[in-house]
Amino acid sequence: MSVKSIFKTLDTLDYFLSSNSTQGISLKEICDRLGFKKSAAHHMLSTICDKGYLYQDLKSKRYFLGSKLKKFSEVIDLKANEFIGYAEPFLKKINDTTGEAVHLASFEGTKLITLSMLESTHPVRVDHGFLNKDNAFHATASGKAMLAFMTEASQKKILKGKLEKFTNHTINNLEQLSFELDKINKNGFATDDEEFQPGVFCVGFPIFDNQQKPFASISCSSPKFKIINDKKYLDKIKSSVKFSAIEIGKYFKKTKKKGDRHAA
Amino acid sequence: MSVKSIFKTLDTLDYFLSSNSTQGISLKEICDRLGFKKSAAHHMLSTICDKGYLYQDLKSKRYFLGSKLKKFSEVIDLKANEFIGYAEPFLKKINDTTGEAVHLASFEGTKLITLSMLESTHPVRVDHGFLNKDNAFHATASGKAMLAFMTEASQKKILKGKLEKFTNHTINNLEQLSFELDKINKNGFATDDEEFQPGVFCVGFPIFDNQQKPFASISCSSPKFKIINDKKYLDKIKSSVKFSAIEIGKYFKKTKKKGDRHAA
DNA sequence: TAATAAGTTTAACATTAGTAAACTTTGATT
DNA sequence: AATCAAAGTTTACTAATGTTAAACTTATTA
Repeated sequence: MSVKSIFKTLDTLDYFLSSNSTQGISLKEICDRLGFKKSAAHHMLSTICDKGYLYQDLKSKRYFLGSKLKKFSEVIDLKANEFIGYAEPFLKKINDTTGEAVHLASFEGTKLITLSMLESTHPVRVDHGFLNKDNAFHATASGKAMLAFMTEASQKKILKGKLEKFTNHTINNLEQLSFELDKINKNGFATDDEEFQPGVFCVGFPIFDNQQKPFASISCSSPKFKIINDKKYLDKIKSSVKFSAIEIGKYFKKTKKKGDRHAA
Repeated sequence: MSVKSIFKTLDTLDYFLSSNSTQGISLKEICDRLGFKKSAAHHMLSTICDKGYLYQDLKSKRYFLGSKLKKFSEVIDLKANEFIGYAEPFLKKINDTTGEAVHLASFEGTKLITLSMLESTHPVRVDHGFLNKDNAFHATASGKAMLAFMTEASQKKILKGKLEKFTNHTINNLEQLSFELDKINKNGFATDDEEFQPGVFCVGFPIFDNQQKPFASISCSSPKFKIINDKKYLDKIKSSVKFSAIEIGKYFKKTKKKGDRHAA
């Protein structure tokens, strides 16, 4: 079950996150953009303000993000930051070698998250880092690379519910996906052949923590036509990503720490 | 009107903020600490997880803060940070001179917020920075110092609702408070004579933006007995805080920017 | 292997969040 | 200054929704 009023509340906070206005947001705009009735929205907003997550300017009556939200960043997961810092030079290496977009991904519960990314340096660029991949575990190289090495129980939880069809290449069928994951598990890496975005081909390698559980993954995205036109290009990308994945994995050997938040 | 389910949701996030567990929080603990029924809490938590504000570890089933919350800090009010940075040396100066706790406060809507603070360096310390002053506008030197220079309309909004009685010195009577604010407005500074915490005396000066609106305030807190025993101590504190308040106010003259978020 | 505790799901019910309508405030225009 | 329109606020009602208890599943411990 999903609690509607909570959903709307967090949608509203999301809207503040995506808006980059420094002048606040009016009640009217919130209603117009999110489809709320003004009185209901007003009830909601005043409750959010009571709790300090937003506030309303006394004069203009516009709403702003409350400084309380800033406090969360101080509390969240310094460990992941350290890991990202460790990984960054190796992402850069792939980016230098291939010029293509590179993504460092991980997951929180059943959601795929992006920890870090580098844009393509080529004039013809693909992949947009701002795209939400939360529910694209099954449709991305990053996602599948981790998924393939998880316990069956974890896989089941992540794949529960309908598998969204992002393109007509997206595997949205459990049986077929299971077959694909077996292959990835055997080969040690995943590909995404226009399964998330048309015209985009990705290669993803898993990164294991010191318990051999998939903690993260790196992927490299390139325009499909390049892969088709130049047979060796894929191999170049593959070996570059593989190298960095192995190097980043050494983070866990060095620190002797396990991936903490995860127990998949 | 206050929307109960939203309130509970944000209370739950608050609980994650205050807990410093790195091992996540169980459903049971959330229910025990916040007084929820487990099924209701489960419904709530799964909705919050859907939106990515929390996540549930697949194996342990414990809940963690989601990295989405980290993104808010990137978006919120860089201007205030700049102001805080500018103010800090002048807070330090008060702290060096008096050894007492120093607070830089501001407000968001009707709520008093702490922007920055320095602990007392004396062996006998008062004032605890972690105390929530959100609704203590009327009971603190910081709050009253700003309040006294606001428009009547702003004052009314902030003081609407019951004035919480924190100690038996707290002014929780509108008429009396109005009288007090007039005095502060005339004198240019506020005091808090055990009105928020027993045994604690504070002196607060307002800081004005380039439109002569109160944007922030600084206060210095000392044990009441020191003020009583040494008649000159209060003067020393007062002149130190006054000096810094004036200096910090020059921030707005230098940057030519107004206090943005505020229009009180 | 049984027993206990924690977490999850369900469907019915009572509460509460959403609604519309009245009201207030703001600020634009004459 | 006075009128008007638009945005924000409050109210009280009621239909929708969040909460409940109970059944169920999963995990942990003895």
